[in-house]
Amino acid sequence: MPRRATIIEVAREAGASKTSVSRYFAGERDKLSPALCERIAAAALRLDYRPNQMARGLKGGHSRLIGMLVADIRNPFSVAVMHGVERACREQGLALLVCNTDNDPELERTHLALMTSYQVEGLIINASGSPDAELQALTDRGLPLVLLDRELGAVEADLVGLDNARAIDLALDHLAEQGYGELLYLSEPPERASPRRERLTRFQAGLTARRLTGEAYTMSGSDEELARNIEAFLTRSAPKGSGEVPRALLCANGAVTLAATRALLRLGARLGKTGLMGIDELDWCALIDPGITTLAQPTEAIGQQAIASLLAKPGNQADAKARQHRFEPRVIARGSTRLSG
Amino acid sequence: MPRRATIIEVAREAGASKTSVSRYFAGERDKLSPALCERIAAAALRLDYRPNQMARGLKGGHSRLIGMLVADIRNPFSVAVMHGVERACREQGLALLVCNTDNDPELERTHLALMTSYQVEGLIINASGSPDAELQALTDRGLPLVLLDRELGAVEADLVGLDNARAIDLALDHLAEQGYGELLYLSEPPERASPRRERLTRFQAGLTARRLTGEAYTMSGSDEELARNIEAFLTRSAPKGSGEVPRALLCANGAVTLAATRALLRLGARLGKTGLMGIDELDWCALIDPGITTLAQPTEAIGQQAIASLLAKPGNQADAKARQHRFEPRVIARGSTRLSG
DNA sequence: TTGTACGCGTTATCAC
DNA sequence: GTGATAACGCGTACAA
Repeated sequence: MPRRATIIEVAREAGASKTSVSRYFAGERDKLSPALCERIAAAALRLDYRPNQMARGLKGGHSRLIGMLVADIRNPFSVAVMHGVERACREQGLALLVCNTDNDPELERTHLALMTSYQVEGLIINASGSPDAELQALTDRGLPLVLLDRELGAVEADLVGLDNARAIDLALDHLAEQGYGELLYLSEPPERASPRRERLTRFQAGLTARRLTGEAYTMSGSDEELARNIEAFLTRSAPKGSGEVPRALLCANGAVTLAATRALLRLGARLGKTGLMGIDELDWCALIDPGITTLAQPTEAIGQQAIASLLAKPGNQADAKARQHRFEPRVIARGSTRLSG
Repeated sequence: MPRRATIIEVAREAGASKTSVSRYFAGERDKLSPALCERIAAAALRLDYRPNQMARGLKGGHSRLIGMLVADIRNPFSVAVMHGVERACREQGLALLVCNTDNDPELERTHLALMTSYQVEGLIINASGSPDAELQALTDRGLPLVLLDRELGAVEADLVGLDNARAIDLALDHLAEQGYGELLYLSEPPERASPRRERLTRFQAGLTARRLTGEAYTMSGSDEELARNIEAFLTRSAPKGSGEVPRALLCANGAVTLAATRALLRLGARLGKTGLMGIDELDWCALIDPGITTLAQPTEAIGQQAIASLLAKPGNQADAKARQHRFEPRVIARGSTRLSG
């Protein structure tokens, strides 16, 4: 059973020293004579040598590993961002250690410990719980950290994500333009995830600014309960004697859009007559009959920015101020917000 | 900037030797006196010590790392399997290094090299190209290997995936039962992915066995072209003077189902009257009007089996025969294969 | 430009 | 039971 060749064997095969081989693979070939380079290259090829990253990491702390902690790997948004992160890593010669917490704070702690035990050089966190203390300890130790999508109060770290206020503004403007005057905002429980809070807050502020009426409903129970609440919203009589005003639903993210669509279809609502708009673009949004209007996040850009932020960190200098990188979404207008249909 | 404590510091703090501390964390506590255990535990806690996996991996080759190479991370099926893999890893105290090849054989080679440089203890491969030589070299070196979903001719390794023949049989039986007699099988180019070939072959064999008529179309071009072909299939006159027979589409995987649904809706077809069935269950299949009938793969089980197979490999003994673990799908019948609708 | 010697944090081996 | 010591494969002063 042939073992993998080590740097020593390559050195012997090439008639050179460890040091030279090491330099060769560390990208310092310009400091070697062309002849030596050639010999080393040939030897390495013959022996199929690859530097052992474990040993490399042990020495200088250069593991070339980036850790990414995702709250829900089955969320297409997370995967899309991960795709961007991966591409950026590849361009930098970094490897990506991915852990999924399934929104379990306990698991999150476990995985955090796991990743640090592999001496990751940077950490991208899409938090499920509030591991503030653990994370702060890591940044204090000089580990570059980037928060993805979800903010964490007590941690000084860059944040990369959506411009939630702008997103809600775009949504409200679009809905108002299309003639919807009474809105129902649907969200998952906003307690633990900062974007949910930001979006909800902005929604409520945005209503009054635009003289719209509306309310928010937090999904917690069953599909049935959601459907009941939507039905109540759609069927109750218009307020204050004003004439009948078109009503629309605004969904805080992809999961909510799915649930809301299911509910609307079950209620027999006609999309468009009943407005429907969601944050996060999904495969199937164009398929549901007149098409569902969405706000698409630039997931690839978000992913790449996460790595860029990580790399921009002055390594050990923790003096750099935490920055925010907020990306603007794009409105994809479809039939579900077209009254004339 | 506080560094992470090392085993030496813990040993000193606990008044013990490196060896004992190492044993403590290697799970050999039963070979230590309770008193020593206690002292080590206390010292480790005080210093917030965590074993350095890099150093561990260097010594014994025990990186506790599993590599997973995915052809397309944005395919929900892959993510679902990955979820199962991850869970299994966690239960075994393993970490998962995930790489996405975006179906690029070049990238696949790169990532393969990357993973081995991290001394992964096992590899799960959902192949994009045919890195047979590289993989065989790895198994020869004693690295446990599992092929996921896609077979690779020249490599002796376990395969975990769908029972494709059974899946097609189930689909054909279901369609025939529901009264569809003329079928169009839609697939992506079958050249490089073994499941596509297996499914296609079985489809053609299954037709004659059931006295159904049908044909296969390989998607390669645009949506428009697909729509044209589907339209041609749906509108041409019945063969051999037999009366009009209900027609149905069978989609080889989730991506195809999406494209086919788009095409059908554009053509204004009524689902059910025109049958539609797809392999792979997706979020939105229940949403499209009468519901789209699917074959759901047991993704979680597949993922867990992949790790189980990896761990079952006798490590260095390459004598173990390559086994196949074929899972049976489940029919989720919906309106798209109900003629009466 | 090239080679020598040491250390990174851990585990395995062998004494006690 | 416990402890000293030698690897593991590599990077890097430092010397030549």
